[in-house]
Amino acid sequence: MTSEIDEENQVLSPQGESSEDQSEQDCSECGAKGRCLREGLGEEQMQGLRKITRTLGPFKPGENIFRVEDKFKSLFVIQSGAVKIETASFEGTKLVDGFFFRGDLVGLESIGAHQYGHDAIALERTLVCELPFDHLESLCSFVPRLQRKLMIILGQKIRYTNDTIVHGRYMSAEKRLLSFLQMLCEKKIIEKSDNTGSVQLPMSKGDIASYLGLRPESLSRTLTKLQNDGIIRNQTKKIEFLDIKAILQQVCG
Amino acid sequence: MTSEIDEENQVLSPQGESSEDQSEQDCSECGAKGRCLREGLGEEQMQGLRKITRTLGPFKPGENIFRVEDKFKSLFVIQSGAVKIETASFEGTKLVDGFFFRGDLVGLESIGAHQYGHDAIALERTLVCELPFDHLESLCSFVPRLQRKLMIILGQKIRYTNDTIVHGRYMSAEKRLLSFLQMLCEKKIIEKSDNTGSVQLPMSKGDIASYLGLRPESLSRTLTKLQNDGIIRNQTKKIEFLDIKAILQQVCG
DNA sequence: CGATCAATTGAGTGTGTTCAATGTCAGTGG
DNA sequence: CCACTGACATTGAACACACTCAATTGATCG
Repeated sequence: MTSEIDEENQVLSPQGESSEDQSEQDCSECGAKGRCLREGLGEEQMQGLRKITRTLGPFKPGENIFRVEDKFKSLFVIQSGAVKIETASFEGTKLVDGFFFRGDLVGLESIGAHQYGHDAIALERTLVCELPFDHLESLCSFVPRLQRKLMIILGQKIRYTNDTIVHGRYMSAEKRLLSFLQMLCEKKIIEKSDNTGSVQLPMSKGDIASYLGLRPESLSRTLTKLQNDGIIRNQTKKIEFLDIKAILQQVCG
Repeated sequence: MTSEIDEENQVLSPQGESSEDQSEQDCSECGAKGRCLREGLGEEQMQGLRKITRTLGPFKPGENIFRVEDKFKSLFVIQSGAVKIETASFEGTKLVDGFFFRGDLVGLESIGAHQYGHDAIALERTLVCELPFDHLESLCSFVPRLQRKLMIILGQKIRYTNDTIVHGRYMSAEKRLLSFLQMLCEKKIIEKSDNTGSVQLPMSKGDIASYLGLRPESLSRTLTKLQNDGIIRNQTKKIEFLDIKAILQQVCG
């Protein structure tokens, strides 16, 4: 409830830049439309939500939206761009714990903690919508559908982690990579007509490897294998899908 | 499975058995006291919570509290005993996705889904307290502290998984086991005076292995290694801790 | 007591790791 | 414009840790 996010150490809206609507949120142009928390709320209910939110950014690649040990205050909806969260592992190296794209909520991982447990770092030019958690929580009490929506999102996050990471421990490097590509297809695919398409990768291969629980070298080898099999074409900042079906069908292979 | 959870498909209180208080819940004797959702609620607020809950069980070892694809209706607080949840992996084998002890909430994983995604199976004689989720949700709207508590618990679950399972992928079998033993210490330790103690294991070694992402053989070898190092004494249904400090300190080793 | 399942032990294999070298690319400055 | 730099990506060779398969021992229960 304290200050605007200002003056402290993080989450500063890069001054001159911060986008169009500063005072009250106009959701009509938001890139997260159709995937945001507010979906399904009536017009009157949205009023409340709009009042507590505001747009931050744009963040440049590498900039932090928040840092480990910053005081936990807000969730962030990604309006455009992409974000990763990472932590120091027990060995000291950085581990990537998640990627977030347009419409995703960043910060759920820290609900109930006093501080954020991750660094949240923009991977490309990124706009986010800040939702102060205290306000959001109060609002939830008055808007049961919002409360419900938030709980559903939390449940989905738990399940998603379980299905990918937890069960991923029993999958080969190739399967892990395939299910990652599958996720990318669903989130970012450009054109999937005729079994083909491509994705611009906002994150480094090293980040992907870390997220999948592999070494960069292992990921690289696996990528070249898929390329030799004619399933993808592997480039530095881009992956072309030559056989989308093969990727989507991998689940039970 | 012809359990006495019978007829419908799940979540029915085994007739003759269900313990003392059927009509309205008396929390004063509950084994989960001090760790339950209701902690921190005032007396008037607890009224509401008591009205919607009831005790189920006792479940015998191997009995289901609910099954995969049962309709999602309720969360369950464990009053006494222990529970595992498991799913079929993509290969068909069963994977253990979690263990739950006195005071833990089972079912969070399915919030927002229509059906449970796991089998929940009692590991020993177990009593649970059923919280119909619809009622709980409504109640949350009127009792902000309850809403908050539930969100906190969801956040904690996300963090716990991240800290153990996700980061565990980068740990050796020995470290995974040690951090599991650490968890057991915190949840179930009998006597930790003078750097010693022991835990009765409610689950099989195979279940532990599955939960840790290892093969039973690998776990067994790791257990014998720790025994040779003088850190534990490994028995079939029991582990003695000969050097608790070594276990608690492993985090950064 | 024998039957059944869980747990342990051994020997050999394999997938991903480690370490080291090479290659690619964007940015900088002469 | 080209050489230099530094981060990222790829490739190769040797290794290690956990896996696989198989046999043995140990517990539990009818």
